[in-house]
Amino acid sequence: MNNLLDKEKINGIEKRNVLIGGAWPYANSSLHLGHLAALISGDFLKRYHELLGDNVLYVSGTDCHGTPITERAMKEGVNPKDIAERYHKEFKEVFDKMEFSYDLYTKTCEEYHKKHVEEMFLKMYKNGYIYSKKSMQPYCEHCGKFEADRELELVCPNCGLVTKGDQCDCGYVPTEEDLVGATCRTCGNKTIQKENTHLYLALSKLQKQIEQYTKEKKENWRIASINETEKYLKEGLKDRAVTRDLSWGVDIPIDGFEDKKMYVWIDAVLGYVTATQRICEEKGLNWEDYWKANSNIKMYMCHGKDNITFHTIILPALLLAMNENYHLPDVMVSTQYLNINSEKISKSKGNGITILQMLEKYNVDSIRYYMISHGPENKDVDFTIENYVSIHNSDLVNKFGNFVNRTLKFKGLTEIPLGIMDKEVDDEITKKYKTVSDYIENLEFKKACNEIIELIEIGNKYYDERKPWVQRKEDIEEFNNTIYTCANVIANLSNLLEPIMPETTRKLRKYLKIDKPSWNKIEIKEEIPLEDIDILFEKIDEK
RNA sequence: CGCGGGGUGGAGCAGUUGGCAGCUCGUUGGGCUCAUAACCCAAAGGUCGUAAGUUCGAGUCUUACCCCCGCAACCA
Repeated sequence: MNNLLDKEKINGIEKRNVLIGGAWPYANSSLHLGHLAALISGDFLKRYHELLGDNVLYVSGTDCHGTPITERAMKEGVNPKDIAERYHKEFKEVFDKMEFSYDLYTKTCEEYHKKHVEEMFLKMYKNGYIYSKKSMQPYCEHCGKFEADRELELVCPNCGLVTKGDQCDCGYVPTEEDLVGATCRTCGNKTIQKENTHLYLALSKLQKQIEQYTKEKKENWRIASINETEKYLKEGLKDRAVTRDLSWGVDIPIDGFEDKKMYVWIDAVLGYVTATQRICEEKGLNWEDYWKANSNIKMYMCHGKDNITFHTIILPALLLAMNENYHLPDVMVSTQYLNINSEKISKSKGNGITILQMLEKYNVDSIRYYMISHGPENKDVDFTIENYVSIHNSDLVNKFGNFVNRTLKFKGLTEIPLGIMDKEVDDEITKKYKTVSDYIENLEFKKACNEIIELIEIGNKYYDERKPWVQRKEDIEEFNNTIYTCANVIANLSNLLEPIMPETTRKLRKYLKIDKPSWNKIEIKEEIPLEDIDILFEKIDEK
């Protein structure tokens, strides 16, 4: 079905099976710009690999389970599932509007997911990587249940203020001893210590294998993931409880644990596998082509830095624990934080800007461009509207939009003439495909964007030097060459920018009668009538 | 002494293995009129957090110190 690209791949590089996992947003609050900063990388990579002609799958979903959602449901007097569904619906809407090209965006409370996760869990148990252990745990006799740290309240030994048991606002993290005798936040009664049995994941047993894995793959990771992971490995991995005393979550398929549910992070990261299985069933593909070692796989994981160890340690550990020759994730695309006006986005401060709010005011592609070209790639970034507006006006309106407009809406021009492509400009275009590719595969998205902007600058400079407004009167042939060259720059921009700005490049393809984008240099082959050319980006004028 | 990241012209950032300090925005002057007053050219503007050291030579290496920010696994 697809022609040129396939042929080249046969002669050259082999087509890869690329799996892209976008982090699963938690169904407890609306998505804000910080989420977008981390998740946009996934869609960018998906579109890029698609253009290359790789076999790409891009999966994600809503993370529905866990204590915070359960707590909130209780407070609002509704079912946890209602909360999860409400946010799931909102997330889907946001991703649609942002033009995220997921092959499957599902949710962890789907039966399909739960069933498959239970099967995987059972395998790990049978392989001896999940075992049961008794320990003492805070228990509320009044509510009749074991309590998670965050369900407890105590006086912080560090600052003396009343705090939740998971972490105090002063930054102190209570120890197990601190939590003995803490009060239950639900009913206000003192808790007692009671023996409880939990299942644990034997991370300590997998230390060597995960060390080996990290060593092999880390050169493809962003620096933060490497540091964070090596830190835990250096300290030595500790076994972690994988069951919780909750009623909302994935069942534990092991006798004696009917009253417990699976720890959310376990079922959430396994979602990458279950989502792949499901979409492959639908598309008639073999999911193992994306997950079992021995095939030609490149697997990306895209997430914010708070998610690092769950992707670099927990997920590989679970895959190894199944002992079924799973392919472990190759590339960790960990993003730093996007701060708003120098402050960390926090619900309590209420300083977050949601993606929907942003979309109400601004253009999708402009937001996407900003996030990819100025996002928190290697360090935290401070987002301000002023900065965003300045980038939008300069890069997208003045440079890009205007270049397109001055070419395609040249006064009196009704069609793009054929001509001879300028040699230097032509060479630049050829180079761009290569350098932009290299930067993308090296996870240097900002530099990739700069390279593309530079091509636009080259276009504008060429235009000015050629003075087509003079050529038109004095030398029509040279005029045609100029317009033809600029139109070819635009044609290739519609390829290069597709992963960043799907909506805008769709417009350009329509103008230039290009039926689909590709990662190959293209050249206009016939005269193209110019009709209904619109401005690409409106200038934002606000103070 | 818990771990990590960072402090570079007014603002936001690049600076690969040490070798004349760059980019974008903004400012000033000029050019052009095809284009969304957009585009092109030029100029001004920096003791590269502080102090010391290694070196023929350090933003880049070493040491000490100061200041920001994040992470700290059973909250996701």
